[in-house]
Amino acid sequence: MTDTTAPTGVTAAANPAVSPEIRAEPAPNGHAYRYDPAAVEAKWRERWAADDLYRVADDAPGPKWYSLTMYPYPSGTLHVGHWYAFAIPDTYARLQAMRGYTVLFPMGFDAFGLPAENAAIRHNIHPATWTFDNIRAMKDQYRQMGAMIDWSREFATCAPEYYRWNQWFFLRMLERGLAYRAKGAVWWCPVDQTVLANEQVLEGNICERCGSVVAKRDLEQWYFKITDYAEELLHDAEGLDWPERVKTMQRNWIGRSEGARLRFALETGDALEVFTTRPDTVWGATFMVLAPEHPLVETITTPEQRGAVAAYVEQARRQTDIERQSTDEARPKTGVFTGGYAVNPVTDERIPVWIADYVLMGYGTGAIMAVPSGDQRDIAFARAFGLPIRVVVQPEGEPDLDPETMTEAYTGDGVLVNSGPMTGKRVPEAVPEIVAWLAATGRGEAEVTYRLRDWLISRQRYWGTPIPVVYCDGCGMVPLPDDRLPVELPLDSRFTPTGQSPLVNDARFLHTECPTCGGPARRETDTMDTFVDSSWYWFRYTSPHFEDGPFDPAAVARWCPVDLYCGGIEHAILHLLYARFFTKVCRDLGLIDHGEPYLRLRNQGMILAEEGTKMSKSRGTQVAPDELVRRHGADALRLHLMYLGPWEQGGPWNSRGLQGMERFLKRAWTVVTETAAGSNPTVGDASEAEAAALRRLTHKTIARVTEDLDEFRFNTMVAALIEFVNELMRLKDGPVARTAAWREAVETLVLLMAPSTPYLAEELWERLGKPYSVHKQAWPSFDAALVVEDLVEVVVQVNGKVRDRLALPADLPEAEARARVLALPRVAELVPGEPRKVVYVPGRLVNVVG
RNA sequence: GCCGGGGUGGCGAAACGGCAGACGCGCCAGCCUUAGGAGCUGGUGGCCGCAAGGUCGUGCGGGUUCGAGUCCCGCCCCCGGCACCA
Repeated sequence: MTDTTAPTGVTAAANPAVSPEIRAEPAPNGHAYRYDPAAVEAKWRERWAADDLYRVADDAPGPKWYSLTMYPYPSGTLHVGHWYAFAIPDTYARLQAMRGYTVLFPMGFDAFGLPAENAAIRHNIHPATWTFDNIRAMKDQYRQMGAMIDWSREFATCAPEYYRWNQWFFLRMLERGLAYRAKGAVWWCPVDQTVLANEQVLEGNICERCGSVVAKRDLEQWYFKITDYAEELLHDAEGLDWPERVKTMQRNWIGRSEGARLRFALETGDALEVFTTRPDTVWGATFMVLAPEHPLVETITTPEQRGAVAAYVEQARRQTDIERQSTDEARPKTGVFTGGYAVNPVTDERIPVWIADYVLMGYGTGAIMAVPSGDQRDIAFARAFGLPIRVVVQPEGEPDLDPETMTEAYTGDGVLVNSGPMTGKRVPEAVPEIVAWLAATGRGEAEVTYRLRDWLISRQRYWGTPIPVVYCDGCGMVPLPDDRLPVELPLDSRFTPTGQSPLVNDARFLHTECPTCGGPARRETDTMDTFVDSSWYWFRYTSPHFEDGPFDPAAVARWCPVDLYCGGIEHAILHLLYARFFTKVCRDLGLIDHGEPYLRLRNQGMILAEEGTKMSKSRGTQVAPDELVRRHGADALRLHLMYLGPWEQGGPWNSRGLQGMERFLKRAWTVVTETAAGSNPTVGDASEAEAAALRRLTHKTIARVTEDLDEFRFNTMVAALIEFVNELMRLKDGPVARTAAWREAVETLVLLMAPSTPYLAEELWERLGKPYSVHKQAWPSFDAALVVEDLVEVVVQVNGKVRDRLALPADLPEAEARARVLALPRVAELVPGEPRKVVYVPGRLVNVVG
């Protein structure tokens, strides 16, 4: 691991009540000293590092709070989007720390992946060099942010000390039958000699890299059997405090579907199994459709149809999934008759078997019974190819469906017709009866199917975790024993622009011995999907240097599950589902005792470029934080990002607003430093009423800031702070500035600012003569009695329109309020007689209806 | 097509069914200054009015209510996600 954390000690900053470098610059307007963010931030950055202020011990007292933010890919430099994702959760983590939690707020790097390899090819630099250089640069940038990261827990996933545990997990999965090898159709580029991801295949099946035409190939790939956990993943999501839309996306992705598996006999003698959610419509099944890749296509196709079928299969293979699954109405149904027939198990009719690309091999059994009258896709297909249509469900209270003329399938409830013994029954009762009957006669059984597929984890790439198996001529595929881990990536592999993984040509990597027989063996050259890395990384932060397993179970028991997970919505499905899957596997391995990794999830929106488009490195629309920090300070930038709008919403960057935040910080500086200097001139004595009003404002502000932070409303939290400071500005030269209430107000202000502007708050806290560090202080609590006003300005409406205002005690009884309002000249003028009605909302308004 | 989230000043945005536009940006005026891309004070939705005040105003059309940006019904538009899943 590359930890370059702590700069050397700062001796001069022992207790600089007023540090000389800041004092040297008196403001020209006569105010004490000008706020100089660069000096303040440099001073405290060094001090915090020297004191290791953010180091979290496993045995620290107090309840734990694990605040996790999705770790970044080390792409080279940070942009303001990284700040948005990290500095704002940092504010919340700081709040929790001040509330007395022991907060774990770690940071690492998602360091495997394709960009490093591409950089290697383009710039002739090794992926490891490129990655670690980037990490070093990005860590410096993260330090500027002032985040309370415990850097002692940092790691990069591309380090063997980390990825060896990916391999360890892989072996455990293999032992439990959760990892397996299978053939799968994947895009293959014949020129680059590699598999391509779906996103790398351009329109027209063109390889993104070399421009050649690519096709699907059946290749042996490694999979993790996430489908074993489909039901549990679906079920356990309900109890999580996650955004509803993320849960919905996961639910849809898992796609649970209840129905039945039915067996149809083929004339070849094989049985053809189908899955259907409507077993009640089986009397209406007039043909069958297989996916072009279905294994029975080969045997069922008659010699006369062989040519047409082969051509169709080849054409289907060339299409991208997007094209093939498009629901575009304009796209006509295509398909070919195989020449073969099946027998409908309830009608004993001979029905034709077709192949068509609207049936997908990856779902259900890859074959369907087609019921044109009850399924829109089937009726479109039947109409296109002149296949028979039979109505088996009649809607109730509507004219009968006519199989000759209908063009829309009827999918609703109704009464079964033309359905043998089931005729006359209603759909809801018929379904379970039919399933029971089919099961009793051996023709099918109830089944639940999921849309979720197993997770394809192999990649033909270099910069990833090597899959720890070897192939031996005698023993076949042999997993490596644990004590041979890690299988390290050779760092001297040669990169050539062929796109082929250097591992394939690395003789020293490739040739090894079989752990079972000692004979010659060949290593697996596939590496793992980088989502494997991120499927358990939060466990590693709890014990980053643990050597006897992926993590120390005791440390995980102390810190996990994660209390708050923050990150982009783009990971709503894959990463979050894989992480949940790994957690359940860890539980089943006995490593942990919980089954869900992240109790609470919050997603930030995306920061767009100023023009409202996505920030792009290539178009130069990325906004770099460095220059902004130099000019305005990290605190102002943090605040500005919070102030942009609701955090979940994101939005376009706006460089001008940053000045407003800087102005606010300067005013806060003025208010506090002038208090510290005791320079507030007084004009007469403060009345008790003034002091009480100030106390009320202080406590109201505590309430607002606390509540807003808890609700992740950072924008309105900042607004509350600004309003507070603006009011203090108005009061600071008056008599109330010499009262205890003032002192309370100013100290509270600094505490309330500590989570969002950690540098400035630390400096001001010191200038108030308070003990280091502000970040170790308790979060202020408010006096509920002070938050409610006793005298309230009540709105006086006449017929719903505001006509006057009146100061009334908040708890004034209705009769009195009514009398006071009706006595108002303005009201008497508008409602001369007795009002029809008076609505009184204590403490808010009185509405006189005339 | 289906499922979410939105539509409020010049801009970013606030608003337990109860003063629409808090707060910030920008803009205008004034003060301070040799100067300001510094600071301070005040103003800033449209229309009418010297003013007091009036009047209109939260995508469009209805409805509920003493009262609707907020609730209900029907549309329009924008942004995400899913997309022949049997």
